[in-house]
Amino acid sequence: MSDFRNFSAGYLANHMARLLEQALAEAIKPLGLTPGQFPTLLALWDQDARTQAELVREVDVEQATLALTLKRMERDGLIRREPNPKDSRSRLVLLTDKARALEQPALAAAAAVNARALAGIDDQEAELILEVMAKVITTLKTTPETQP
Amino acid sequence: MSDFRNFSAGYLANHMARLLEQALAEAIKPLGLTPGQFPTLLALWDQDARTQAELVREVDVEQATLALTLKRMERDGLIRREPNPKDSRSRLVLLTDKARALEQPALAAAAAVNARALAGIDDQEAELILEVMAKVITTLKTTPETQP
DNA sequence: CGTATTTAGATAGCATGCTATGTATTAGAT
DNA sequence: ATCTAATACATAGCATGCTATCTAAATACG
Repeated sequence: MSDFRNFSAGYLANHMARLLEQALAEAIKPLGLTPGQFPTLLALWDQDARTQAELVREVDVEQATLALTLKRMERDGLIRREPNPKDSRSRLVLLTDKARALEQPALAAAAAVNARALAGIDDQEAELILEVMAKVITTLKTTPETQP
Repeated sequence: MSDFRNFSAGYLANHMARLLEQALAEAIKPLGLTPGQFPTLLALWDQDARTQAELVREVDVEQATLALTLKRMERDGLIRREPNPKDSRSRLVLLTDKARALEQPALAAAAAVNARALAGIDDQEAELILEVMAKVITTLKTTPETQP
C-alpha cells in the first residue's frame, strides 16, 4: 500500500474534489443544475449581461471550456444571449428568470454539501483549510513552473 | 463579486485540484504519463498482477472509469494483461518494463509539484491540511446523503 | 486609409470522470 | 445438475476540463 497517496497534496485534493463534486451533483440535481455550471452561475448571479471573455476571467477556466458550459446552459434554459452593442464579436450573457429563481436553493444546497464535508472538523481548522486552499491556488497561479 | 467562492470548500477544492492536475500534467508529460494514470500506477507499482476489480477498490474510481484508463495505459505501453487462471472473466494487469522504469522519475515529479503547491505554507499547516483533506474524504465516503 | 495584430468566440479532439447497460462467467440455492 | 444471482468487464453516452485551430471583428500602426 503506497502511502504516497496519503501524503500527496495533489492526490488528496483530486480525491476530495471528486467526492465534493459528486455530492454537489446529487444535491443540485433536483434543481436541474450540474456542478460545472456552478461557477458560472455564481458569477452571473452576482452580475449578468456580461461577455464570455469577462466571465472567463472571473471563473478561471479556459475560454473553450466556458464556451461549452454556456452552450449547455443555454440549452437548459439557464441563460440567453443578446448582441453586444459595443462589440459585435461578442454577445452579452443574461440569466433567465428560471436561473434567477434558483439562486437561493442552489446556494443552500452547496452550503449543505460543504457543511457535510466539514462535519467533524473544528471551526478553526475548517477556516484554516479554506485559507490554505486559497493560498495554494494563488501560489499555483502565480509561480512559474521551474524547469527540471 | 460573490465571496461564496472564497468560503466554499467545494469551490476551492475544485479550483485547487484543477491547478494541481494541470501542474502534474506538465511535470509528467516528458515521461509520457498523464494525471489520470497516476493513481493506477501507484497501485501497480506497489503490486501488480492484479485484476481490474482489485484496482477499482484501491483507486476508488468507478469501474467504467478504470476500464478506460487501463485501455489507454495499454495503448501507451504501460501495462499488459494476461488471463487470470483463477477466473476467466478477468485478466491480470501487469506493468511493462517501461512503466516500472518510470516509478522513480514520476514520483519525483509529483513530489516537486506538491512542494511547489505548498511553498510558502509552513510545515505544520501543510501537515494539517493533508490530514483535514483525508478526513473530508473519509467523511464524504462514509456519511450518507441526508434527504432535504 | 489600409494592412497587421489582437481579441472574442466557436469548434475539434482528447483525457478523465460519472451513470447506465450489456455480456460472459462464476457462485449459490434448490 | 440446473437455474438464479452475483461478479468482472466492456461499452455507450454525457459532463467537464484542456490544448490547438479557425473565423470574424475591432484595434493599432505606418
